Parts: sequence; structure tokens; C-alpha cells
Amino acid sequence: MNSRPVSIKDVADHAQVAVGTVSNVLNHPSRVAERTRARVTAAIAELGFVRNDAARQLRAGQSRTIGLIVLDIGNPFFSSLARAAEDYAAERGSTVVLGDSGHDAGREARYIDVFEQQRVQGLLISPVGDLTARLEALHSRAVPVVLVDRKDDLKLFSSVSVDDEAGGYLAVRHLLDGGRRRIAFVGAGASIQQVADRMAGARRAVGECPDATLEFVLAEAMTVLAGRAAGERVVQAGPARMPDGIFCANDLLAIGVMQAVLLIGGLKVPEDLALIGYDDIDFAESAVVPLSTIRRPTELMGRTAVELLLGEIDDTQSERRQVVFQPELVVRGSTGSRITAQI
Amino acid sequence: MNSRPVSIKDVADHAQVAVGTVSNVLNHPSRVAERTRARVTAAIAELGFVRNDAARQLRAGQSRTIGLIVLDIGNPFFSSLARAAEDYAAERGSTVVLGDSGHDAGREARYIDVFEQQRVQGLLISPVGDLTARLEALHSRAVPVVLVDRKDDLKLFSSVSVDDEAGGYLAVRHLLDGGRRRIAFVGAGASIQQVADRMAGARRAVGECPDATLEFVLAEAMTVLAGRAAGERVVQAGPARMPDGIFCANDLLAIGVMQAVLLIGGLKVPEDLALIGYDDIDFAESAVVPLSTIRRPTELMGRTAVELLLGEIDDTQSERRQVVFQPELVVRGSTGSRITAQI
DNA sequence: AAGCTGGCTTGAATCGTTTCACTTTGTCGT
DNA sequence: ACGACAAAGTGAAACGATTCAAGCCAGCTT
Repeated sequence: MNSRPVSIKDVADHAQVAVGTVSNVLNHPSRVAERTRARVTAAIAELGFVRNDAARQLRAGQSRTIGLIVLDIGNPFFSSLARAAEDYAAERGSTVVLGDSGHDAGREARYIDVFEQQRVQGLLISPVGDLTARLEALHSRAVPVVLVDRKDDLKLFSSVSVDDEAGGYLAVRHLLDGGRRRIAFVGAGASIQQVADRMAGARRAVGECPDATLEFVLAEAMTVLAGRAAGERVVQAGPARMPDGIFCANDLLAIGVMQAVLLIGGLKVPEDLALIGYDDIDFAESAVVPLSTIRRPTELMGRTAVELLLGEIDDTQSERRQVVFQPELVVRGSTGSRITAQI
Repeated sequence: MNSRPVSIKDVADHAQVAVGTVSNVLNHPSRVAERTRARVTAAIAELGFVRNDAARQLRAGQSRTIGLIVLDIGNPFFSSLARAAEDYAAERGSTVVLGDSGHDAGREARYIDVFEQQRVQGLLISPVGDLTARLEALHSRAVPVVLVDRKDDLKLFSSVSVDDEAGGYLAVRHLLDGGRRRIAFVGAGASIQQVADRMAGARRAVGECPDATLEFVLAEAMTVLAGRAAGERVVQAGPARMPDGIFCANDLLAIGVMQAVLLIGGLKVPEDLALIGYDDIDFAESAVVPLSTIRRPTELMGRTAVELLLGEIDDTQSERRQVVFQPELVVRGSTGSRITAQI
């Protein structure tokens, strides 16, 4: 209940063995005779000994911890990915500790510093904005890094990402197949790579259909609230300029747009307006009208990210790999075909 | 690009000073003359030196890290609380690292072990199930612990929690005030303390109203899916046994119940059935019918938890405090009064 | 000129663990 | 009975930072 914490030395004294033996019990139990091992184990339990990871790391030079920095842990895409990463890392004997940058470069920088000082085995990160000098510094110090949900064109780092251009194409192609022609794309600034890619896919799909048009609607952020605001602007623009199909850069936006369209615009989904999102978060299914969307293989991405990272840890020379997953169309009520709906 | 990492010794050699001086530049810059400091700073930048936190901790005996273990980081209550905790901790010069137990005692135990081995300054935890022997072990080793969203009747630990009994009372009182009399409570096993408290509050409210009845409906989990399943059972039980007001132990359940009621039961909310949830997650507002709910002061809880913890770190003798916040009723469309609705 | 003061700097000791070369003990074959 | 050999256990060195008593030196007082 007082004094200083119990050290391996205390355990050794208590069990009447040398410190090296206690260490062996902890790290190489097979090297220690059964009777001795039992005595040491008992001493550990009795004294409530807890290994000092700082000392262990200092000597061993490496931790068993992986740092994961996400853009927004409140976003189901990231929380699901994080969960999968943790599970797989645990299988492989490592622990994932999580940092939430909240799209803030300063917080990201703080977490990078903290994790690097802790000498994590490696870093999984979905970076805020462009790849910073800070990340390249990590590379030059040989800290394994795997980018999540972002490709690295310079090929300094491995990455797991999704072909968002294909996802955008899938989404808009689906709207066109349902007979929609006046398409709108709602997304936050195109400076965000993912948004730009989805937009590019949308453009390609529209380009394949001569009588279709594409309009860009800017949202302030990728949230339900921002979606609602964007949706209001769309419905208030008047019938002449009203789209008949909207593709949102993520499900949160789509749910916001849907609210505005139904409650403020007084329109029907999908009869008057088809709506499709991106991500397939849990709530997509539970929206007013179940939301069609594009699904990314979240668990697989989390798992793969850890796999790549551990690969680079085992073999620092291993080549960088850019793994790109294909997204998948999930059809629900919000894009019911216009023709069917009119019967 | 190769060899072993840069140590403080390397920096000292490069700047032509002693190791102690480099350490002083890092920790007590005022003790070092300006010229020397500049030379050392330059050497640090040039060599890309990163402080080894393991060594620092080993010597200093303490880290600048707080561990936070939550039940489910996908739950907006926790992600919002975590964000607030991180922000406030950063203000106070500490870093929060996050672990997600996923309601799994094994994972919780792993994170407790990892954090204790890392000698975190202290632990914020919303424990899975009952307070385990493991937590009491922490107490006996003088690791500061603050319980989140859970009181400790033994007063071993400080805690921040919400008066869930009052929340349950508020919710059901509101249903009764709207003219509802056949109340149902949907929640996962009452073995969960929070669920039991909310149920108790519901019971108290119903007790105050002679002609009201309360029925308990068991859900498998606290998710949208489990809510939908529970909702289906309710509506399929037939009109005679149908409640006219439902209080769900959280918003996710409520959203699931709402889906079942609307889509499978073909009923109207709030006309046929009033519905109220708990938590006020972002999506409560964006449900088919905007969901009435009980709001907990999440940010304040996260901040307060860190505050209590840092208090105990500064003064180990400080007494344990049980901070209980009062929840707040948020009225939206899902509990529109029956009378109004029938006009 | 000697003594003193205070600001800077030095470098050895220290934290708790792992590692490893070495010693001790016990077994077996001949 | 002897040497060889394996298994078990020992304890000092090392990891990289912080701390602190001690040393140095320039400038000042007497």
C-alpha cells in the first residue's frame, strides 16, 4: 500500500533465485525447471509484481505496441477499422493504441511524436491533409509506417486504400441505371483526396451517358449537419435546377441531405429524388428510407494494414506494397428505380 | 538511413558538450547558456534525434500518458467523451491513449496489463461488468484510477457518472405527461448497472401514476439490430398487449425499435406509439421521426474524469470523489403528445 | 592579489530489465 | 570410477535518459 513499486529484484529475493532466473520465467519459461518456475510465479503473485515496460523496452530496443492514428474515431469507418486492427494485432501478439487526430494537424503531430518517443513497432496512420515532412522524417528514421485509406504516390510507404474512383463510378452508374439524368454530387472540398476520387468516378460515369449532367454541391464538412445544410440549398434552388439523383461523398452527408429533402423540400425518396451515400455505416440501413451506399471492406482493411506493418517490422527491407480494395454497391430503398416507383 | 537510432550521447558528441547539457536543453533550457543551447538544438535537428521515452521514464519513474479504456469506441457517447478527455489532457500536458474493450473482459484485462506495464500516470476506465479483482489490484498498487460512467459503492475509486435513475424517471415521466399509460422498457440484461438504474427510474415514474403499467422487454444487446428484433416482438404481440409508450435504454435500441414499429408494425410514431431513447447521439436527431431522448453531458464528463485523475496524481492522498451529473430531457418528434397528434 | 560569487558545464551514478558467458549440478556410458 | 555432456541457475554488463555533486572560470569585492 506504500513504498516503491515491486521490481524483479524483489521477486528474485523473495523466491530465492537470481534476477536472471525471474527474467527467464517471464520470457523463456521452458529454460526454467518446473519447481523453480512455480516458486517464482508464486512470488510474483504474492508481491503483485508488474513488469516495468520502460526498462524492458530500453534493454530490448523494441516495444510490442502499434500506434494507430485516425482522422475521426467517431466515424464508424474508423472505429470499425480500429477494432479489426486491434483484434488482428492481438492475434499476432501486439497491442494497438489509438490516437484520434480529429482532422487536426497539430493533434496528429502530437500523436506522432508521442508514439515515436514510445518507440512503437510501427505506425498506422490516415494522415490529415498531405503527407507531411513529419511523416517523411519517420521514414528516414526507419520507423515502419502504413498509410490507411490513402495511397502514397511516392511509394515511400505501404498503404491500404479503396479504389474510390471506382466507388464513385459504381454509385453514379447505379443512379443512371435507375433512369436518373440530372445528377448532383455533394461533398466537402475537393482538396480531400477521397472526395476528389469519388467525384472523378462520378464524372466518368456521367461521361458515358450523353444526356446526363453532373453538378457539384459543396458541403462544409462530412457530417449530417453539413449534409442537411447542403440539402436545403439544393431543394430551395427550385424545381428547374433540381437534380433527380444525388450522390453524397459519405453516408453522414447523405443522411443529412435526406432529412432536408424529406422535411424541408417535402419531396419523396426515391420517387422524386434518388439518393446514394458512401461507407455503409450501420445507420445507412436505419435511415428514414434505407440508404443505398458503397461499402468498403473495413475489417479487411484494418487487418491488412496490420499485416503489412508486421511484415515490414519483420523484414525492414521488404518492398512497399500499395493494396487497393474494390468497393461494393449496396442497393437499398433510397435508389428504388423511378419507373418502378411510378407504377 | 541505417544503423542504430540516435542517442543523446550522439547529440552530445556532435555538439561538443556533455550528455548532461543535452538533457538540460531538453528539460531545463533556462539552465543552459544561449549559445550552447543553439548549438545543441542544431545538433538535435541535424541528427534527427528523438528522445527515448522508455529511458526517460525508467529514470523519471513516471510517464506523461493517461490510459482510457472504453466499452465500445463505436458508441458516440464514448467517442465524444474520449475526444473531450484528450483535449483537456493535452491542455494539462498529458496524452490520452485509447483502448477499446468491446465489452470483452479479456480485452479489458489485456489493456489494463499493457497500461500498467507502461506505467501510465493513471487510468480512466468504464469497466466491463463488475469491478474485477484486477481493478482492485490496481488500487493496491496505488495506480490512480477514475471510473467512467459507473459509480463505485466501495469508494475505492473516484468516478464520474450520470444519475441514470433520474434519467429513467425523466423519460417515463415525459411519456406519462404525454398521456401514455401502457409503458414498455426495452433494454439488455438488467445485470448491466446502467440499464438497471434506468429501469428503476422508469418504475418510480410509473409508480406515481396509478393507472399506468410497465412491461420489460429484453433485448440481446444495445444495438440497432437488437432493437429491431425487440421491436418486432412487441408489435407482433398483438394490439391487446401493445404498449403506447416505449422507453429504450439507449438511442441505438430506440432507432431499431422505431424501424420495426414503422416498417413491420405499420404503426405511426408518435400517434400510435411514443418512443424515447437515451444518450442523444447525433443520429437521434436524424431518425425517421426525430427521437426524443435523454442527454448526458458527455464532454463535461470526459473533462471532469481527467481532472479528477490529475488531482489524484498530484496528491495521492486526496480523497475519492463520486461526481454525479444530472441528465437532461430532449424533446423531439417521437414523443409528440397523443392529444395533439389526434387533432 | 587573494578570495568570493554565481553562472555554466561536466560526467558518474542510477532506474529495472534482458542477455549471455560462465558455474554448478546431475546423468549416462564405458 | 571417470569424463563428457546437458540442464539449470547465476550475476555482471548494457540499454539511454535524468540527476546532482563537483569543477571551472570570469568578474567582482576587499
